[in-house]
Amino acid sequence: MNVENIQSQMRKGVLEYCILSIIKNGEAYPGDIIEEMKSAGLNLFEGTLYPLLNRLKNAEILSYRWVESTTGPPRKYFSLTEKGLAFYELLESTWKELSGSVEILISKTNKETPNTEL
Amino acid sequence: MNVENIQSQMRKGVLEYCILSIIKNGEAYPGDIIEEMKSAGLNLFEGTLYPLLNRLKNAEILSYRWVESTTGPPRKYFSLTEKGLAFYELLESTWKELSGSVEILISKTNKETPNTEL
DNA sequence: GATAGTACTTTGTATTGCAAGATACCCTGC
DNA sequence: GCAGGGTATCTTGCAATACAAAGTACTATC
Repeated sequence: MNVENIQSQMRKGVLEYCILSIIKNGEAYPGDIIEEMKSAGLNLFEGTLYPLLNRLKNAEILSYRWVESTTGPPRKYFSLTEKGLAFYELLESTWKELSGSVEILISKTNKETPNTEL
Repeated sequence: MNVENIQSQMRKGVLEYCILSIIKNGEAYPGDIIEEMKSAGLNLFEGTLYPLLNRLKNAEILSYRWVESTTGPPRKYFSLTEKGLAFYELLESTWKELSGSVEILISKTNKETPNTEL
C-alpha cells in the first residue's frame, strides 16, 4: 500500500494506450518509447515493455522490421497494423469513458455533502 | 486481448481512488458503493470490493461500524480515517498527474505527424 | 580477440481483479 | 421454533501482468 505501488497500478491500465499512441505517430523502437514515456512523466521499464510489445505483436496489433544501427546491434522498429489502428481507437474510447466516469464520480462526491469536511 | 480485459485493466488502477472518494463523501456500505460506481459507469464486483475494503481497513485507511438494517443482516458502514484522508489526497494527485501525462502524450503524438492518418 | 556499449530476451515474484461458492443474519409463514 | 427466501459478508482459486534481475547477442574500438 505504498506510493510506488499506487502509481504502478494506475499506470498499468494506460500503458498499452500510451505505447500504441507513440507507435501510431511513427515507427519506434523500444528505446524511443521509453524515452518518450519518461519525458511525459511515465516511467517504464524494459522488463515491462519488451514482453508487452511481444504480446501486441502476437496479437497482430503491431509488426516490426529490423533496422541497423551505427551505435550497436540492430533495432526492432514497431508500427501499427490495420488491426492495431482499430485496437488503438478502442483503447482511446475506453480511456475517454473511464476518465469521464472518474470525473463524474469525483465531482459528485465532492459536492453533495460539504459538511464532510471536519 | 479482448475488450472486457482492457476495460478491467484500466479500471483497476482507479478503483481505490473512486471507492475512497465515495466513502469520503460519507459513510457507505458495500451495496452503496457498488450502486454509486455503476451509476457512474464503472462496474464493480463483490469479489473485488470486499477484499479491497479489508485491505484498506488493515492498512488503517478505513474504519467501519456495524449498522443494523431493517431489510436484512447488519451492514458494515465504512468511513475514512485520518490516515485515509491523507491517502486519498495522495491518490487524487497521482490520478491528476497520470491523466495529465496521458493527455500530454496523446496530444503530442497526435499533432507531430498529421500524415499518419491514412 | 578482448572489452565496452547497446539492444533484446527470459525467468521468477508479487499483486490483485474476478468468478463462484460458502457462510451468516433477518424476517415471514407455518 | 424451524424452514425458506432475501440480503450481506467472506473465502478460495485462477489468470493476467508489472517489475526486478540476470542472461544473451550484436557492433565497434582498441
